Amino acid sequence: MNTTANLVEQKIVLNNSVSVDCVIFGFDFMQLNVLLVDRVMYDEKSGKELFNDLTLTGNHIFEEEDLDEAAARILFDLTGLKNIYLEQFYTFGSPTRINRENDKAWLAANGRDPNHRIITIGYYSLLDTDKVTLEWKGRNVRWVPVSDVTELAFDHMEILQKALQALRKKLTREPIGFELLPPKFTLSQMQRLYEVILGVTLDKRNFRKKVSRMKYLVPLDEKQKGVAHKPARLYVFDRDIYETTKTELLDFAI
Amino acid sequence: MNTTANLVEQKIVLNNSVSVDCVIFGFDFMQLNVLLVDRVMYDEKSGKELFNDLTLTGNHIFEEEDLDEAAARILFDLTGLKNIYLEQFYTFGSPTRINRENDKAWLAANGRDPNHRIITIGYYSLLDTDKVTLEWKGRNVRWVPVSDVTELAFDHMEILQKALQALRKKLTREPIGFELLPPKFTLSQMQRLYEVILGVTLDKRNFRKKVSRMKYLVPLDEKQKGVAHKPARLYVFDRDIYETTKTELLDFAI
DNA sequence: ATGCTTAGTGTTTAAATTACACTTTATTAA
DNA sequence: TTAATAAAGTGTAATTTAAACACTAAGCAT
Repeated sequence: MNTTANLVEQKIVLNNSVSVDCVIFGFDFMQLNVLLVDRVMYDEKSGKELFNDLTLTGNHIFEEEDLDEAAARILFDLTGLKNIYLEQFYTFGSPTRINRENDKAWLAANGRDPNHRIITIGYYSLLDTDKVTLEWKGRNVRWVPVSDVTELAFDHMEILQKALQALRKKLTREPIGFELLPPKFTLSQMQRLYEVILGVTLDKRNFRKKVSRMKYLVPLDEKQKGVAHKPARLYVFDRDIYETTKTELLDFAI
Repeated sequence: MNTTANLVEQKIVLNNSVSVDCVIFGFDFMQLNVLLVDRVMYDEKSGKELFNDLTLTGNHIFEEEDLDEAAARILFDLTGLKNIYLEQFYTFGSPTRINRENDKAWLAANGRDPNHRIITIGYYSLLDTDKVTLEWKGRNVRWVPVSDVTELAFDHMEILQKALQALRKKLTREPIGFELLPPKFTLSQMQRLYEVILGVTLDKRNFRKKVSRMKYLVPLDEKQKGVAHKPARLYVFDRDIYETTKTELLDFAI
């Protein structure tokens, strides 16, 4: 009737530690950045700095809270912003997620069992870098260009990479790039955004030809100001037009 | 320094019930099917059947188990199959996920607190319907055409729909359809698969022209047997060729 | 007035997509 | 054996999209 799958004795875990982590992406017309938090640990006696790592930001979930709400709250706590684009992209739950000494020490120092597995639901959020007032809550928070991030605490490097992968995939299929731009932007800024995130170079004329077919990209009778060169025309992303003409999605895949 | 996000007192939950649910898709050359389990509940005294619903299949996670491993175990327990295509697609965690009477009664009868939120990590798996020996473990398990499923226990209908959505998206970008076909298949079977899952009709000649560009789709010197008409040529999906020529992905979006 | 810097524009060629209908081949039934 | 059946398999023309490529225009700084 039954050949058993797992002959090894295994304990079923009925309750797990669960958290929501946010990968907060911002674009500043030059680079794609990610918002990182300093995790500093000091020696109890000497007060000397033991290590200083960077982490993504995450938190546990409130009792009455949906996962999306938890992610939005974490984002708000860190940036003071609401109604920001958020997308759940992956859930991480390897039992060996936390295996580095710094991470274990930090958890222990914060009253948590470093050997207890934490399951983390990953969200990424997109916003214009300028929107964030840093030093919110006195936390040491900063924008780091994604291409400069080489090491993060816990398995956050893996989470960041997976987020980036999900973002790239989505960006080639849906018009979410506008979430990273201010309400009014130029086509060159938009092109730069695609180039930076997808890691490609695009031909200016072909790019403009392509986006000129997107009806939801509306040109304004308004130009860029304060630039030391020919000012560019400004555009807005019209969500209503997009919602009603969704069929004609455009593909930015190269 | 800080305007508080949540003025309402909320309790942070440090430990959540977590499970992994599998949406098991199978294709039988005609329809896309999903493997469902009967959830029958009897009255304790009279023994009369109180309700008989269908559910997806899920389970808790072992202590030393990665999420993917838990999904694979659940799939194995239900089907007796290993090394099956599995894809994590979404995590569900609304605090009001369980709100129907049947669901609460069933949880209570199984020694679980019906008011305790369960966070569920959703996976979908793809396999050839014929691979499954039903009645494995004596469970009442059956294939149901996806288009016939209108109601499921818990929020499993929502989970199924999200899985289907994820499958469609992936199918238009990556050659995962082969996971639903036997090793040798005909082009008509393959076309039917795309038509059924994506809900479109495709032109036979154009379809063949398109797939003839996929080098990883290898024609055999072998024909279909036991059909009452001209037998079709058989093809195989060559994973090695695919892995080495990944760049030229083809798009089945209409 | 000149130089600097980015904005903005068109054409040609190649490739992909779409629409569309008849012949072939094995099996089955007469 | 012959005819009916049922799906397999094949090509072309018209349209659309993609790719490659270089100069002029506009505003600011000096």
